[in-house]
Amino acid sequence: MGTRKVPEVVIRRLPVYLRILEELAADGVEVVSSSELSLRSGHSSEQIRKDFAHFGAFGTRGVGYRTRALARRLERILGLDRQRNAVLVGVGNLGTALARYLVGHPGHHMRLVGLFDRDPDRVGQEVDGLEVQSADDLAESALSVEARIGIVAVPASQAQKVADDLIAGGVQTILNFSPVKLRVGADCFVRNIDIMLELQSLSYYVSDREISRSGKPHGR
Amino acid sequence: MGTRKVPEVVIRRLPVYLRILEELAADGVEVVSSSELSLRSGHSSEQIRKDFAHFGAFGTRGVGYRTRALARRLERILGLDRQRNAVLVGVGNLGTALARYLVGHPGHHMRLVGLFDRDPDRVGQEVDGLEVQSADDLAESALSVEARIGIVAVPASQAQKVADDLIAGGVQTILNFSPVKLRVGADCFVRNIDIMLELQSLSYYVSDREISRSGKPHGR
DNA sequence: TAGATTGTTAATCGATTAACAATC
DNA sequence: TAGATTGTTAATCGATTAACAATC
Repeated sequence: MGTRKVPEVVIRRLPVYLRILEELAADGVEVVSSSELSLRSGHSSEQIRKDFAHFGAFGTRGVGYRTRALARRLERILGLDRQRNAVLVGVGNLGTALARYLVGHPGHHMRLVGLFDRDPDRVGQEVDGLEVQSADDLAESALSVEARIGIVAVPASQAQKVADDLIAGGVQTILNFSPVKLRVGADCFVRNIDIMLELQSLSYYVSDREISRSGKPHGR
Repeated sequence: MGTRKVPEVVIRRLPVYLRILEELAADGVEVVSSSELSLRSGHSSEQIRKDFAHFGAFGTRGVGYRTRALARRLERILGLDRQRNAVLVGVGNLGTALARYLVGHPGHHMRLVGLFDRDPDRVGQEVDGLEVQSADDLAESALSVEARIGIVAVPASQAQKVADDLIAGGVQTILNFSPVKLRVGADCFVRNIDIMLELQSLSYYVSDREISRSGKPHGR
């Protein structure tokens, strides 16, 4: 069958296109070409057409893509046509900021439905109207709110345990901000965001440093 | 000459290796093989050896790599043998969390030397001992502290202006948390972290949703 | 129709994996 | 020496880019 696995790099570009299409639609633009999308996204028009082609033919030759219709298609492909329920574990500095960000920026098809921390001092506190619950009940609570996405913002030492509990609670994908390689089964998808690693790798592109024996680094 | 450009994917893996090597060295482990590094990093041993080979021969055949020596080599390659000065612009929820995270986690060769916001109410406040400065003086201040790395945590509407000021202030690499494609010259390197896009793409890997015409999605 | 732009196939490029000679 | 593991070359794999026929 034509059921080929869509590469992750393609999936990661879809929300970029979706955002642009929603902006265009909000501005009253009804049709857009792949070259205009290229300008706005930074990806080549060929790549954009090929990305869409993974899921069928969405455009009209000689014309382009209908912004609103294509946005709806992408939403559906990404599973964002329904609200996605997410829970966040670890209400420290970063966790609190992420929670406020999610609550404060609606219209992205993501809904934060649970906030958890293991610190008794934090449990019961509110963050933008959401009460922090005890992480002791994480699995059951995640189950009860039907969360499918988990955000891990706890220290390294707790990350694996939290991931295990989230998965026990029915969570299928995890956005992991902890510097730990989570061990999960094949039915759970993990994406890591490690800010310190990002900064450290950026340091390579600073050009005032000494030249290593392989030659000077190149910027972009 | 052998001065080939090292692929970005390689550069992004180096800090992962560095972190593992530092942990091993701290635990008193003096030598490590590429297969052990593979276990801990999740990258294949062939890939690890090839990554190192971009910069020369660091190991001993039949033996492995000396943890401390290799860590120092990687530090040097990444430009982390000296402290890297970074400034952060936008002291909202996320910016404050990032600042606290950087100050609170020393030993990563990164030093936060400036905090900026355009909101007069925030200017003068302290975050973990660092005083928030006015973003009006961003370019001059970045110059004076010799910051080479800039962190952008402002709303979309201000992001481009902040990037321009940072670059005017000598910043060569930017970690951009705003949902904006920054326009920068070829001498500035930008990496984007867009949390909302990450979450939206994760939604694709949630498997309880309806099947699109290209077939059901595959987890990992 | 003529002009424009998609959808798709072919060519290219680059990264990963496999294999193995070098060598400690 | 024998066993182990690196460094490097070759093979494979996958993604991007180029080209163009299809068609609105």
